[in-house]
Parts: sequence; structure tokens; C-alpha cells
Amino acid sequence: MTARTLQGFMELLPQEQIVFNHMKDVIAHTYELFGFAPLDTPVLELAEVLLSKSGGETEKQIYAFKKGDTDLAMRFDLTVPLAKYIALYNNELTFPFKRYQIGKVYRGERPQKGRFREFYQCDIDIIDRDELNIVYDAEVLAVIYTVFSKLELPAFKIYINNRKLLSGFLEYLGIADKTVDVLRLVDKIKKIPEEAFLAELADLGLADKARDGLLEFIKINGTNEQIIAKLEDFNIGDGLFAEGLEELKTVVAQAQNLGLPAANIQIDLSITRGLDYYTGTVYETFFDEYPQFGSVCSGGRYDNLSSVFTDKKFPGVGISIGLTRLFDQLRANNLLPIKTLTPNKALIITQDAAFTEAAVALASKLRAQNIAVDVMYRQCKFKKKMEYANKIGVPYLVIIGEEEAKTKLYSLKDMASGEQKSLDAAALADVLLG
RNA sequence: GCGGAUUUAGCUCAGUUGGUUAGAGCGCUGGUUUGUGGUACCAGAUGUCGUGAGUUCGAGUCUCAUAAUCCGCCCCA
Repeated sequence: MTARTLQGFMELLPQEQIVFNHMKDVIAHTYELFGFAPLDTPVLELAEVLLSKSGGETEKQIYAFKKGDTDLAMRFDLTVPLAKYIALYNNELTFPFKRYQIGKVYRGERPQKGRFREFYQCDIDIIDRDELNIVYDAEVLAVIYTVFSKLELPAFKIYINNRKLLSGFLEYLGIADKTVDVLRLVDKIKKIPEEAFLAELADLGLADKARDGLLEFIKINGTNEQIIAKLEDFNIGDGLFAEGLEELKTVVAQAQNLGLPAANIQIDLSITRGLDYYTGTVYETFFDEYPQFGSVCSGGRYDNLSSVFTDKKFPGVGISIGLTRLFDQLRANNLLPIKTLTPNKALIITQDAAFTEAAVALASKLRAQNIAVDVMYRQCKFKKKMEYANKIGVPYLVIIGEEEAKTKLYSLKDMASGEQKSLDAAALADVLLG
């Protein structure tokens, strides 16, 4: 029997897991800072619930199985479970409802770089009844900006767009019926050459004029202000396009109002997002220097979250950090925000077994003051104990031997500097707390 | 689902036109007189060469099959 782990499932060594958890904690704390309440839903749901809104792709990727006569499936995102949750409990919830959820989701796809079969999504969503204020679309930007800043990651940009712009533009061109196919193609514009793009548009049956217009539209670039000015120049009139432009202007203005640097928010008219439930603002996040990581945080606004479960209308806006991908890519490029390698602040070692009692007593005293400490009971050469301390990366070492046990003055060694002091329990705690 | 590549020590890899006992670096274990680590030096262990078959006097090396892994496409965090 060979021990192995399924492909597409991430398993970490302790020192990596500590960094991963640190990132997860920063994300959760930041979400709460913005008033989002925690939510946890089951990993398993009835297959019919998860597949209720799916297109062909999710059905292909979802893990589904039968237990007895019941068709079950593992959640492939956190949005569909949220839609179910809202439909179930909306009478007991207070709106606008802000929740965050951090959990594993499952997709049975071909794992490749940055793609996993089991991965963490860190979601926030704001849901309201009937109408959801557009300022929330900007607040979502502020949350993501704050998370990435706190994680001390490389320079990043959140790219935003509004689906109504492109849909309205297609409406104007008289090709609204092709919207879904065109959106899919627009999403690929950065990956394929311009000629291929135009050729595929032609395959969709678009006239030359429409194709040129579309290309010109997508290629609009510049600062956010410049892009907005150019969009206004289109002068398409009322309708979806005007609505989208108005929303986009508000989001940009409010983002500025929330104090987000212009360098981190960029309008990009080619961002469309594949999922077809988005109806307004859409987001994708890339690192400036590492575009190959892919989007590490994406989302958008949807008009009617729970439409398959209820007739009530619940518009929402949300975004999700793909923590597993983010971590994996950062690790591969030596960019992990490493704070500490062990949960312990100090390791207590003894000269020999005779001092175990003293070590345990000291450990208890320190733990009572909320200081994480570990005691090494294994007896071996002193040098080995040092090596152990060194390898686990503990910042301080406490040494208890004959002298220390007698005087109650413990030797505290700073592992980084090598400096060593004799301190009583109280003074030692002060150093470890500081 | 379609296409391409890879597979040799725990990890990253080298291994000539097929030749006898399969290598390096890192890591690991031990040591350099046992209460002081990270550096250095010394010593050591570890492989069914992915698996199965074939060609050959002889296969890590050539052929075929199979599996696993990786990379594109599709889709997506």
C-alpha cells in the first residue's frame, strides 16, 4: 500500500499551514471589520439544490453520488448554498444581510497550475430585498483592498466593469441575441490575437461594422476618468448602457470616497466573468507583476440571487478570494507573508529528566498568561535539543538545569540573536509578552 | 472531453553511440571529547531506474502497452 494524496488536493507542512491559517485569519478579521457576519453551510447538499441553476459546465465538474436513494453533491461554490440559505431563512434574517463564509468547495476538473479540486473560497456577499444600493458595490472593493493590503502581498489591481455596458452596447448594435456568446469571446480577448477574435465574431454571424464597433469598444483604455469620458462620448442614449455607465461612475466615485488608491482600481471593459448570473458590476483581481497567477479574487453583482428557490427578489453583490490558489501561487514564487514558523513563543528544554517538574510548572505559569509554550520532554544530547528548537523556528528558548532550578532564574535565549539572560518567571513572561 | 510532454534516492535532477558495482546537490542520520543551534569539516543510510511485456549475449538507455504526474484547450478561484 502506497501512501498518497489525491491530485488536486492541497496538503501542507506545519510551517506552511501556519502561514495559510494566518492568511485565513486576516481575511476573516477584515471581513468582520466591515460588518460581515460569519456563516457556515454544509459541504454536502441535495444534488437537485446545487444543480438547480447550473449550466452544463458545473454539472460536469460537480462531485455527486448516491447514498441510499438520495442524490447528494458536494458544493462547488458558496454562492448557491447562500441562495438556498436566503430562500430558507429570509423571514428570520435582517436585510441588508451581510455575511462572509470561508470554506472548502469541490470541483472535479482537470487540475493544472493554480487549479484544485478542493479549495478554499473566502466569500462576502451583501443581499437585500428588492433593491440593493449601488454603494455596496464600492464597499466590496474596499474590503478586498483592505484584505490584500493587510496581507502585505505584491502590488495588485482590482479590475472592474459593468455588464450592462457591454449588453447595452450589443443591444445598440442590434445583436443582443448573441450576448452570451459574445461575452464569452470578449473574456478571451487578452489571450487570443485580434484577427482570431474578429474571425470568431464573424463565425457568430456579426456584420463587419458590428465587429469593428465591438473591438473599438473593448479596446477603450486609459485612467478611470478617461474611460468614463470616452464611454460618455458614445452617446448611446437611455437604456441598459446608460444605466451601466451611471452605476460604474458611482462605484468609481464611491471607491475614491472610501479612500481606495486609484492605482488599485482599474476599469477594464473586457472583464465579463463567465458565470451568467452576474448582471451589473463585475470584479477580477490580478497582481501587477504576476498576471500568470490568474484572478485571485473575483465576483460581481446579481439581480436575483434566489430566483430558483423563491419568487421574492434578492439582489446582491459579492466577491470571493480563492485562498488555495492564492497561497499556492505565492508559495511557488517565494512571496508568502511569513510571520512565524511555530505557534509557540518559547520552547522549554531541560538539562535532564530531573528538571521536568520545574519545566512543567513554568510552562503552566506562562500558559496562564496566554503565552504559547512547548516543553521538550524527549531527553537527548543538549545539542540535539538546540537543533530541535532551531528547526521548529521557535523565537525563544528557556533552559532549565541545576543552576536554574536552584535559583529560579531561568536562562532565556533569543534564538535569532543568540543573546541569553537569566530571568525569574515574571520577568521572563514580560519578555515573551513584549 | 481533446491535444502535448514527463516519470531515475525524501526533493531537484545528471546518466555519452545499449556494456559489468546507477550518480550529484539539497535534505536525512551520526560524529568533530557529552550546558549552546544556525556556518564549516568528516562519515553514513536510502533506489525493484513508474508498471508490464518485447528486441538483445546484455536495457535506466531501443520498441510496444498501461498508469501516474505536469502543461495547453474548455471552464474557472
